Amino acid sequence: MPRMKQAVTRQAQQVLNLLSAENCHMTAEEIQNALPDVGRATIYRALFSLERQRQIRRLALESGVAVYEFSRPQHMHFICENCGRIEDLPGNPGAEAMQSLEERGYLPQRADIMIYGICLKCLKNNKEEQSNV
Amino acid sequence: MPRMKQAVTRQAQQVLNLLSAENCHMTAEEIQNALPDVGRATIYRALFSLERQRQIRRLALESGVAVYEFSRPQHMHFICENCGRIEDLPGNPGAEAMQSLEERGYLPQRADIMIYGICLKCLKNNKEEQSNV
DNA sequence: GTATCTGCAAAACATTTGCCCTTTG
DNA sequence: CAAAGGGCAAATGTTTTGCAGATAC
Repeated sequence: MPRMKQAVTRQAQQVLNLLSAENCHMTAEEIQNALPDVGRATIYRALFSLERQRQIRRLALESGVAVYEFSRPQHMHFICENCGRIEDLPGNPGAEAMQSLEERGYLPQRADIMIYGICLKCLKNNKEEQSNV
Repeated sequence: MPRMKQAVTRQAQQVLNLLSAENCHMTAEEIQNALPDVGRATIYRALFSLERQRQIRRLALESGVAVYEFSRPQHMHFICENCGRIEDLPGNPGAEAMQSLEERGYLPQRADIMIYGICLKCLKNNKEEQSNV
């Protein structure tokens, strides 16, 4: 009997389990470190397949690396330039722009909103360091 | 006499001249192809230096490559997933989010808004191709 | 059984670095 | 001439691919 193509392989499911944690954003390398028995190529193939199925989202950061997150209702991202941490922010200010594009005949599919800056925690740590001098 | 560090070198000026065209978004490779006498490393060093001076902006695309554009008042970007072309869009819907972050004690520095989809031209070409079948 | 999936290692790709030569004031 | 800038080629880091063997239906 011809074998059926699997929607989500065992390894892809492991990746999905990792990413499904709240506010989780991981690079391919971090995912591989968390799954030491899975080969690098398999990690990337699983990520590609899950992204195609829209189960996860790939975010290209300014630094050049990509991070992956579980698909959730559209939101924004705050990326701390000091510690590198990514925070999900509520809201979707791109929706209006997408609608206006649609009215002009375009086919907008998704919006990425990334805000770069310094996060609360890093600002606080900085302040403490300065007062210790 | 000790030599003064140049703000913008001749090669960096060539890069800047290229990018200053309206609605121009180029990858490092495209820039190098347009400046065949300039070495790759020099292109990247010029891009880095110009970005540090805020004369240009580096955009990280989903595909993993970076494109560069002349610094202009904040705007959004539409990226066509079919032809790869990038269009500048007026508007800055991230400003509100940045302000709210500031009120919460963050230090937001800049926002990137990218809308991915299919552009007018590609949709039109597609329609024509279909009617030719 | 046979198509799919896996892991490894090698390749591909964009970007950065080390080194030494060229340019400039 | 001394410091800065440039070009080349090698190194880096991430992602992709080719392939032979393992796996699942």
